[in-house]
Amino acid sequence: MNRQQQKRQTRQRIINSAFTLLDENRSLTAISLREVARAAGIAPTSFYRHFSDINELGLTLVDEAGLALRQLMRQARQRIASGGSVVSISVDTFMEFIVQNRNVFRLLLREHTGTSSAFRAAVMREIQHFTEELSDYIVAHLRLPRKIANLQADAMVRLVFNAGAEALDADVKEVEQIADRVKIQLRFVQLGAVSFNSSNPGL
Amino acid sequence: MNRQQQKRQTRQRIINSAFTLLDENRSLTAISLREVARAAGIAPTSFYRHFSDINELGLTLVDEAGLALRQLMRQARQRIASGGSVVSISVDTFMEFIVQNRNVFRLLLREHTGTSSAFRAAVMREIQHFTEELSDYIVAHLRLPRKIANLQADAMVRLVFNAGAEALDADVKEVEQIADRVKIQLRFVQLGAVSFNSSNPGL
DNA sequence: TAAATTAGCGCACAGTTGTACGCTGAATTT
DNA sequence: AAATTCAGCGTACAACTGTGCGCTAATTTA
Repeated sequence: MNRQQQKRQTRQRIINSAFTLLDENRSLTAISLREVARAAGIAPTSFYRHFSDINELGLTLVDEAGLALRQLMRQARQRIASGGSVVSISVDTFMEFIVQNRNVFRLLLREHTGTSSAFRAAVMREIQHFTEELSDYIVAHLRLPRKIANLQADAMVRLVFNAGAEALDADVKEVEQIADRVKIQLRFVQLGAVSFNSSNPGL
Repeated sequence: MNRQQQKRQTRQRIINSAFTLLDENRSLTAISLREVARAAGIAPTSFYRHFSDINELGLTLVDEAGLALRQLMRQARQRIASGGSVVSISVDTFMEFIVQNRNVFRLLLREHTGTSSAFRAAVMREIQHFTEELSDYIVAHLRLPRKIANLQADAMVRLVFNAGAEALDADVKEVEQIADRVKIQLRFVQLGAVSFNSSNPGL
C-alpha cells in the first residue's frame, strides 16, 4: 500500500482516537500522549511521526471541530433557504448537531474557557465566523445598521452556544426545552435590537 | 497557640495557595495535591488532615467563590439603592469584581464547562442564585410576568458571565469596551422582553 | 538490483503523581 | 503529672508521564 496514504490513515486514527477520549470527563489538556497512542494502537514514540507535540494535535482537533461547525452553518443555510422560521430552524439544526457530535462540541466549549490561551484563541476564531455570518444576515434581511447588527449577532451566538453547553448534559426531552427557551430569548434580542434602533437612531 | 485555630489557619493557607495556583493556565482538575501542599508549605501527606481528597478541596473552592459572588451581589444592590442606572451599575460592579478577583472568577468560569460534573453542578447552583435574584427584581420593578422574567434574567446572566469571561484576558481599556457592549445587549434583552410580553400576553 | 528513506517499535530514564504507613512532639484532657 | 489526641513529617512504592536513542522492515527512489 501507498506509504503516504498509510501515514495519513494513522494520523486520522490518532485524531479520531483523541476525539473519543474527549468524553464528559476529559479535556484536551487532560489527555496524555501515551493515552492517545494507546487508543490509536501505536507506540507512544510513534506519535512524534505525526505531531511534534500534543499541543499540535490539540490545535488540529480545534481546526477539525471548526470545520464541522462550518458544515453545520452550511446545512442551516440550506434549510433556511427552503422556508420556515429562521431562528427556529437555526436553533434546531444547532441542537441536532450538538447531539450528534457531542465530543466535537464539547471540545469547543471546554477550550473556549480552557487553560490554554492558544486553544482559547483558536476556538474564538471559529465562533467569530458564526457571529460574522449572522451579522451579515441581519444587515441584509432585517436592515439594521452594522453596529447594531454586530451587537445583536454577538448576543445571539453567545446565547446559542450557552444553550448548547447545557444541552450537552441533557436528554432528548430536556434538549427540546432548552431549544424552546433559547428561541424565545433570541426573539427578545431581536425585538430589542429593532426597538433600540428606533429610539437611538444612528448609534 | 490554640490547636483548632492553628489547624483552621493551615486549612485557609491551603485554600489560598490553591487559588493562587488557579492562574490563567491551570484548572482545578489540573492542580495536584503535591503542588498545593508545596505552595501551602506543608508535607503532601499532611494535606489529608484537612481534606480527604483533592476534589473536596475543589468543592470548597467553588463554595468560597460562590460566597464572593454573593458579596458582589450585595454590593451591587447597595449601589443600586443609592440611585443610577441599574444595568450600568450592575455591570460595572461585576466587572470591577472580576478584575479584582480574577482567579476566583476564573475558577467559576472554567468549572462551569469543566470536566467534573460535580464541579459543574456546584458552579451552576451559584449562578442560579444570580438568576433568581435578578428575576425577582424584574418581576418587582418591571412588572413582567414570572415566566418572561425568568427567561429575561437567564439571558442577561448568561450574557454578563460571557462578558466576564472575555474580560479575564483583557486589559483595562478593553474591559471598558466589553462592559459598554454588554450593557447595550442587556438593553436589547430588556426591551425585547417587554415588547414580547405586549404582543404575547399571558405566554 | 542496490541504496535511501521512514513509519513504527522497544528500551530506557528521570520526573511526577497519589497515598499507605508509622513516627514525633506539642497541645489538650484527665 | 500522666495519658490521650492529633497536625505535620519522612520514607516508600507503584503507577504514570514525556521523550531521547537506535533498530527494523517495508516502501520508495535511483
